[in-house]
Amino acid sequence: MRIGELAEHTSVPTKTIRFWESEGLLPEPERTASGYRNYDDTVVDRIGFIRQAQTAGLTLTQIRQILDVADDGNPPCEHVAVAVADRLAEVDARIKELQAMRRHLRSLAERAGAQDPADCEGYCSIITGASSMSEVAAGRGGA
Amino acid sequence: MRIGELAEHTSVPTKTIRFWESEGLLPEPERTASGYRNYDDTVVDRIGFIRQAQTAGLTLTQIRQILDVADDGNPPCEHVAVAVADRLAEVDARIKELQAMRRHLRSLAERAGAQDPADCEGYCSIITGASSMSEVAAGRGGA
DNA sequence: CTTGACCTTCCAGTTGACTGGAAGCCTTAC
DNA sequence: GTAAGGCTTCCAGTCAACTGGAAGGTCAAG
Repeated sequence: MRIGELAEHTSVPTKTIRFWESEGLLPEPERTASGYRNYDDTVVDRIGFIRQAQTAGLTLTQIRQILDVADDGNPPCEHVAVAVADRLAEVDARIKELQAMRRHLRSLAERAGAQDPADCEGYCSIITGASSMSEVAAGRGGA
Repeated sequence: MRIGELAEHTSVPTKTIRFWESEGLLPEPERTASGYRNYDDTVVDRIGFIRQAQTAGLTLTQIRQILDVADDGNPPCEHVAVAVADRLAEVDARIKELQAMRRHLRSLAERAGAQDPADCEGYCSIITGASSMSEVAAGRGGA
């Protein structure tokens, strides 16, 4: 199978396939006499695995490590479990950050609704919170 | 005030101050005879505003637009309200994505706990879901 | 023999917000 | 006068995962 055909089967662009090869995620395939990459069918599953692992949010570095373990003949389950747990912790932390930011943005949006531009002081009272805080404070507990 | 002093007052590195200037977020300050930047006190507030807007998750591009409006003598509140609403929508979307990923990761983590490495098939059954699905399916509704 | 699709390599650019470093000038204290 | 530290500009690199494009080789059809 040539790279274009593989790309079509897997819906992964040829550019990306070559990139993954250069990053060590895909083994170097055989070449035809003229230098074209010539893939066997097994690489289709490997690419499917990479895509599924990406969907789970693993980085290419993590995926490469898992594949390296598997390529050494060991079951990579332990590595996978660690990567999944790591990623889960990252995602949880990121969600917390975003939720905090969301609360901040909601209070800014609320303040923006109550703000008369004529009262704007400095660069923008919505963000700096420099203006009529009594009105703003009234809404602080509600959101 | 020279740049080092300003950096200390604002806790923003000199590198970053010059970078913001190059990006149009800070006006070009006066220079001393020898070419040193010489800031007046107003830039301290401006930098504070930039940091607060960053905390709200606005990009430097959005912040620059807001500052441009303010520099033209108009209250930027409307721009700010739009930027805040845009960012809020982005954050909401990102949180949803991450929560979906989180659910996926949780199910992978659960599967990893139940997986005997000896049963591992292909690259990793935890991720591909290729192994003993009866056991996995039993836990699917619980998470 | 030519056209066009496909393949090759290699290098540069994308996004966002910096950050590091080199080479050299300025200021102040001793 | 000299040493330390601060300042200047400019260029390159960081992180992640590609993506675009140039320059050229290969293959099958007509």
